[in-house]
Amino acid sequence: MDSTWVNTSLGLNLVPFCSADDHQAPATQVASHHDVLAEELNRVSVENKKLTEMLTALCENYNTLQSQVGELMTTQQQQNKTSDIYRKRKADSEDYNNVIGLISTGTNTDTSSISDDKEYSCKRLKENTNLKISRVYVHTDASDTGLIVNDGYQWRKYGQKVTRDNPSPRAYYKCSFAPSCPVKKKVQKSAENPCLLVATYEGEHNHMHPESRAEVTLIAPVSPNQNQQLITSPISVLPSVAKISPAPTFLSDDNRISPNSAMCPPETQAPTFQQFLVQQMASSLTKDPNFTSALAAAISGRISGHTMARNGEK
DNA sequence: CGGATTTGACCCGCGC
DNA sequence: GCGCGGGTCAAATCCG
Repeated sequence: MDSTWVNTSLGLNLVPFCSADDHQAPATQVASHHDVLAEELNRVSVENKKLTEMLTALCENYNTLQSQVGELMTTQQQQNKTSDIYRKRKADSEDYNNVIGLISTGTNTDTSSISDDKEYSCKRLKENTNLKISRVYVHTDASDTGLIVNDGYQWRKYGQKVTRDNPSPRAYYKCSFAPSCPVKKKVQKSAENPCLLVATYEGEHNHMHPESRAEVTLIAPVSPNQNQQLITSPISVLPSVAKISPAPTFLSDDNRISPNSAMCPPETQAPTFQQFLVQQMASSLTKDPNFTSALAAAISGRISGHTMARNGEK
């Protein structure tokens, strides 16, 4: 590979302004040098146009997702208005909203995907603010009644309850290393999407992962004083998962596919899946207000850097 | 036979 | 104080 070419992940080939010939160009070739500069300027303009188009596409994807989030939120609010069940536990709902604010991402306020966890006990958070809560969404077959999320750890089921706002029962698991390991797990199908299994983890494992094969990045609060924190929880995507759900997809709380979902079995790496993954990543990038400015700064810095270098040569 | 799962009973906190 | 609902316990049952 030619070291003078910079092949970016965006498919851009940024050709340095200074070619090897430039360094040896005599001062008498000012006219041809001017042509080269014009050519470089032209190419930079094309690159700039290309970048602008890419950014536009990214923003469009972002806006599409944002509108979908808005629709889901509107639906959720209507459901809450027509149901007075939640009013019975006003305090719980307020606490719940606080927790959702902690768990969900700063820009995504979608709570529809986790509304089935409204009864989530926030008292525990008050009692133990160091308790780490993380949540994993796993695609499963809607007809599959099993509440099994194979994350590589060994769990012992100690209870199952039917909750009031979800026809699907909730299963309670303790880590098989208990009582030395305090981690608990709750698994329940999403009320809105029966194809989605919601696994809520409480606490941290204090032992080695039995099968440390892969890691899934989760978004979870560490304490109520922190908005959110990226933590990595070892999630082993085992063949048994593929048996349970043909196309398991680990999602973070805002339903975005986790960065490490590339660890999923090969059958999930279909072109449509990859396309969706790219769209999600693009959406995540555009959510960062510093992204576009950083990108522009990087480009302008590169241009100015080369310009200064060239000026320095003269 | 031992470990895992099931399931009804019980506990506890909260709202009325 | 009572009822509701989530969470947990523990005896019964299942299964390899």
